[in-house]
Amino acid sequence: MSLYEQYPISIYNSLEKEKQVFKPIHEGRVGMYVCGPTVYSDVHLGNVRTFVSFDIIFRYLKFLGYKVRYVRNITDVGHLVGDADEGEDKIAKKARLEELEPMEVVQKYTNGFHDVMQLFNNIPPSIEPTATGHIVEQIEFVQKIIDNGYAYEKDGNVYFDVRRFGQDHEYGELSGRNIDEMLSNTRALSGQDQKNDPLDFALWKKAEGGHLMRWPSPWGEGFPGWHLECSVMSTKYLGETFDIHGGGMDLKFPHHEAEIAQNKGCCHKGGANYWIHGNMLTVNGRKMAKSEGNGFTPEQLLTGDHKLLERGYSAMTVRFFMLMSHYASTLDFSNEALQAAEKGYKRLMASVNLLEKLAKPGTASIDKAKTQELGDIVDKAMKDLSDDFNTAKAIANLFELSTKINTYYQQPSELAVIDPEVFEQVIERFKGIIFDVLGLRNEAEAAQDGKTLDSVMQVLIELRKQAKFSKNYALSDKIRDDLKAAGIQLKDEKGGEMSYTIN
RNA sequence: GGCGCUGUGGCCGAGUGGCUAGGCAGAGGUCUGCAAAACCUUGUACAGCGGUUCGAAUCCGCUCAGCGCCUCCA
Repeated sequence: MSLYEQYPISIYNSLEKEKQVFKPIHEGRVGMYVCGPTVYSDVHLGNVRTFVSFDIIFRYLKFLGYKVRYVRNITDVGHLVGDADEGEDKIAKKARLEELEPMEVVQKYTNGFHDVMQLFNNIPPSIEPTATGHIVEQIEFVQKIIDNGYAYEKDGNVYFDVRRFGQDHEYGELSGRNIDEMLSNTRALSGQDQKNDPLDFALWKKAEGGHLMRWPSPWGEGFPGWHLECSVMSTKYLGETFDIHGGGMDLKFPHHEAEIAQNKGCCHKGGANYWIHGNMLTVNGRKMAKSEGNGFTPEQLLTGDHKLLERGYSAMTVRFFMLMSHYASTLDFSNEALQAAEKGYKRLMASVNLLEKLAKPGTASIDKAKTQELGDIVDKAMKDLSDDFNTAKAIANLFELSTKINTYYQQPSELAVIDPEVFEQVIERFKGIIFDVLGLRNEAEAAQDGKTLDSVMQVLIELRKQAKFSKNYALSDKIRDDLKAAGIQLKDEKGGEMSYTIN
């Protein structure tokens, strides 16, 4: 029996607005599309949260044994800064400001995005397609929508005909909107607007004189509309119908709604079966956003060089902080919360490091109840993860396990009564969840890599032992205190042994 | 105005109609030469008001407060 059968996943499907048992289209395989970033500026922590959320989903699906194709796009055609029919392309604007070619801007921030993803230990997607790399496909897609009668061309622009579409399909099912209500709420734009209807959105835009990013099309030189690439690339790489589509909550409308309409307008199918929306990272209850000026870059996060940051935090601390809440809840950023997460993360890692120092289990007669209890904890953590990827709940169980491990270390008699086989499985799963699913890295261990440092530490430990033995506490304390000042914590253990951790 | 979400103990943050979330901080204890760490114990929590129910923080209604989307946004 595969793990995914043992721990069936349920997902809160934004489209149906209910939690549903996840059933992939093809047994054992999952296709997932996630809306990626527009690469015209540095990503901030809020952006990172969404990608961490989907990284967990990707990792967990794989952990359960699914073969996953994870597609996450790079939006490298700038959406317009101004309203629907005017304004400069964001990337072009940035290019002008930084005196770069648009594609230099794209490359720069794509690289930056990748660095950040790596910093937070996100696994790269299986395919990372760009909008500019799929102009031909996008043109074909638009043509199909026109052929189906759901779009019209006007002076080099092509618009999606929402009203016409609404006659045959439901429009607004994802975001809970309906066409008539929306219309009554839409402020009529001035006569410059070429759309037949304010609700219509652009599939293809005519490139005006100075527009830098432009491609030839049946409707003249132009560039693709804002929502098109996701429909096109998800269809190309995952098919007309696929399993999961994800993105940030703020993309629900109009982006995802338009995407569904485009998919149906082209292929008569709505794309994904399950829609997953990650919630926002907030600061003092407000969405972290560039326009709010309350975002910061990863470098600032690490160094603490930002007015919101009391000090720096490691990437894994931040990742752990994010995982301590559910992806669909808003998460409020604060220094206090981050510091709490940091301690929690270190606590968890400390118990992981303790594993190799543990005595052998099963050296006394086996206590079935205690063995069972241990096994149940890790089993619960798996069920938590299968319950809409509830990392917060799973981590609570990991802490339970952490306490157990610490106890086993201090009281080997507790470990002696545990069935070795079960113990082995529990530990393997415990580590699997921490490193493979949650994608945490053992930062202290990495810092400890140097063998030289370890030998030096052994010398110091030996000195301190001798000082203690001769009751020269002034010296033994000095060794400990000076090391602490240098960022290394010495710990006296039972039986006179000592260990150290690097902070 | 429309659509949707949230309000949990000092802080962060899960949550199911009846059974301990968890982390951080605090208090007491064990251990220790002293620490640190760890372990054990400890907290009148569920915005307010009604209603449904044998029983609700969990379901329904109203009120209050806050947030998101409706323009690009993870």
